[in-house]
Amino acid sequence: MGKAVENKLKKYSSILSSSFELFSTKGFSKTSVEDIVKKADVAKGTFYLYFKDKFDLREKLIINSAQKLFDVAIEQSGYKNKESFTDKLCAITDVILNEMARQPLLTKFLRGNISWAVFHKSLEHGRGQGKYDYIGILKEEMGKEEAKYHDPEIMIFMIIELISSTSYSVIVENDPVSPDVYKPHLHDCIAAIANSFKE
Amino acid sequence: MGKAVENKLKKYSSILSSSFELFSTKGFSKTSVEDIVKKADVAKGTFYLYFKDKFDLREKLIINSAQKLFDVAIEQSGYKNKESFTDKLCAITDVILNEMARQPLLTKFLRGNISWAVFHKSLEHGRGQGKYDYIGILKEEMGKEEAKYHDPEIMIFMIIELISSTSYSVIVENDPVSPDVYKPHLHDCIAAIANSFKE
Amino acid sequence: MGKAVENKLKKYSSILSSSFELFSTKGFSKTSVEDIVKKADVAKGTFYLYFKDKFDLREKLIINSAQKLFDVAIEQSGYKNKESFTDKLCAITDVILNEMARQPLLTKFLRGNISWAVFHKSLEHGRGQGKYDYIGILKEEMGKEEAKYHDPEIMIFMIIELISSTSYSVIVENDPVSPDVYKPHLHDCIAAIANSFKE
Amino acid sequence: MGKAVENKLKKYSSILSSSFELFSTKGFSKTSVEDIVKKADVAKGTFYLYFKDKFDLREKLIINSAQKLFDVAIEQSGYKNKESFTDKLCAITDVILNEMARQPLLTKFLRGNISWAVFHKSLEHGRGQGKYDYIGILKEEMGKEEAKYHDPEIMIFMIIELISSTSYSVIVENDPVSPDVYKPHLHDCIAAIANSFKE
DNA sequence: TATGAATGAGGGTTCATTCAT
DNA sequence: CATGAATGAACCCTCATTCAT
Repeated sequence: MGKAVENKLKKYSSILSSSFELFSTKGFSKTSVEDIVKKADVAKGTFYLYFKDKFDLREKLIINSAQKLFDVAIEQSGYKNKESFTDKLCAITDVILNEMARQPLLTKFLRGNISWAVFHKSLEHGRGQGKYDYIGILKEEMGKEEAKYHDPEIMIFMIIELISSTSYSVIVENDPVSPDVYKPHLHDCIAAIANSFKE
Repeated sequence: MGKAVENKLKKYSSILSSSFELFSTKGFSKTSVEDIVKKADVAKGTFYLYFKDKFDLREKLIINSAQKLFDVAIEQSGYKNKESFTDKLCAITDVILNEMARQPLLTKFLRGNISWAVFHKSLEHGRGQGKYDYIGILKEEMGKEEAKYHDPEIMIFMIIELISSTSYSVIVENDPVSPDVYKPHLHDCIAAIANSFKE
Repeated sequence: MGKAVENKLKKYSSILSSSFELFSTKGFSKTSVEDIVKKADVAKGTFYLYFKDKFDLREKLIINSAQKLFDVAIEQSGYKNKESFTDKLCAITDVILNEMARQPLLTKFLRGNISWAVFHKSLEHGRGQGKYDYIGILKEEMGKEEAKYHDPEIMIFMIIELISSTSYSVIVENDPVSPDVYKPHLHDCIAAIANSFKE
Repeated sequence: MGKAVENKLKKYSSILSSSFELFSTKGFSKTSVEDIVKKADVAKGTFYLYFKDKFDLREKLIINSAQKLFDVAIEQSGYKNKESFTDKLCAITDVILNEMARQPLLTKFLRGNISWAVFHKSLEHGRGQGKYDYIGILKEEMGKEEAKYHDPEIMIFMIIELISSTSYSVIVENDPVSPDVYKPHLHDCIAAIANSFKE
């Protein structure tokens, strides 16, 4: 890789990581481009070389973050070795919750900036840099079960919403309980929800 | 009531309803005080006669909205006539979901501006104008059941979060399904969750 | 005096004393009419019943304060019993300096709001409530001396300016020395200035 | 010098000179940033590129003005060729008074915005751009005299206050006399004050 | 006479974005 | 590619003043 290209990438990443931190801590609208470029140590004009505007940056950041989170979940959960679909789901959830607890900023950022719509989009295959077809994988695993599930789409929607909305409060605010106390409850509920979708 | 007092109340309400609509449609930070007073047809200074600043207004709006929503739910659900706690819960949920579907702006507003922390606060008894002790009522009803529930606090937290986060997507974006399609799923899930908390 | 008239006077005085304190501590332009009426415990409209505007109030306050200060100086200095004009001048100066030291707020107020022009005006006889013809008295005392003074007007101007400008720094800021250390120097200088005007 | 740097300096100076004129004529608090940038023909944002706020601008202006005034006095008075300290003092005073008479706005600005504290600070050596150690020079000249002075600090304080406070009235308001008539009186008084500090 | 709710122009300040270098 | 000075619209908020009661 040429030195110029390398340098270019460095600036791009610098803006990405700086803005991520700032959006997470101060919130999107309270973070100014000034703040971002100062932290990233690039000139103001450089910002607009890589991003159309602040909103463009945010969207790229969301997709980036969500995909990285799911990549880790897919790779580290060892879901393939689990018997039932419910167990697989719980294994994946576990990694996600752990990752979020490990990166409270990520949690804050996702909750504060995401809607199901964008989230959903970022999980779709073929969009940008996602390594896996996350939803496809889940559906495939469901199919392997003896018992069939109806409306898998809705089920995934509900589970993801439950995870993401409660995680925020639990991880960032420790309210109403701590993540460790919360985790088994989440497990149980996910299993309960999954079961309620069995035919 | 004196004419002055009456007029005063009218202005206050006008700001409240105008800002509610704007926050719901444009979002909090994209709504300027200028926008609000123009819509409310009052002078800019009048705004600051009734509210310390935009944040103060938002908080008052949240508490107000959440309480009105729950008041309706308590009053119209007829939960007292239901047998089981799960049924009561579903009855209440039904009204809430209906109300939210009837008032998409309310849904948008609550989702975009609320966190569990504020929400929780606004449900507490004794704070401001809330007619009922919502959480107290739920706990009381739980107590009447033969089967006992552990960690009712966490259970309520999870159910409320599930309702509020999924409702937003379903009502406002019709994604992944319409509210009518979604409702029975939500029922089932709430029952499932409640059951998983039975001792 | 009727009760109504009495009450009226009370409100007027209340505004006067409240604004004096506020102007002295916060400065004229940083004091709002709101501040004044709140401190004076009258309604906002009442303010405009007695004063044309904030500037009108200030002028009335200046004249009032300066005259009271000079009244005390005339009455308590015992200047009539002193031999020479210089001694009389010092006696009067003494009282003024003491008064200013006793009322730092007065000092602050006068310095921050006065110019020689207004000051001069407020010392002229016949304007409002001044008991004495201050400048007339000084000229008369000068005339009693054997040695004659030229340009008494200029002399008085210089002495008053010296007193008022240095007093502020010394009393309010204790800079460059304290009032007690400063007083003898002022005495000497006033005597020196007076002598330099002797024919 | 690059074109950019040159332009930058031009904007900065433009703000400085425009605000100086406005502060002098309308007073500090009645001058808005809007007024300043309009007169300086720069955008409002540009103002905040160079100054933290209006107060920052004022302080820079005061220090700048006072120092320029004293620089001229030091350089044009030819004080080194005078015999006695009193003569040197009068020579310097002369230049200052002439300068002030030549620049009534400067006089107005200094009187309306300065206190001994700030003034003193701006005369201290080492602060910013002052060419000379003004107070040091005066003290040094005092030391060359045969007759010694006590409390030189207080003496300088009194003389400067006398000059600045009376000059304002004389130059700006022509009250009680014109500058030309006033000058010899000021000379005499300064000499008299200086003498009264001789041991 | 006394009130205080209502006004709206104007205050200081921020900031996303542009463009000449 | 990279820069950062310059922009000016838009922001939130204050306040002297009015006027219906």
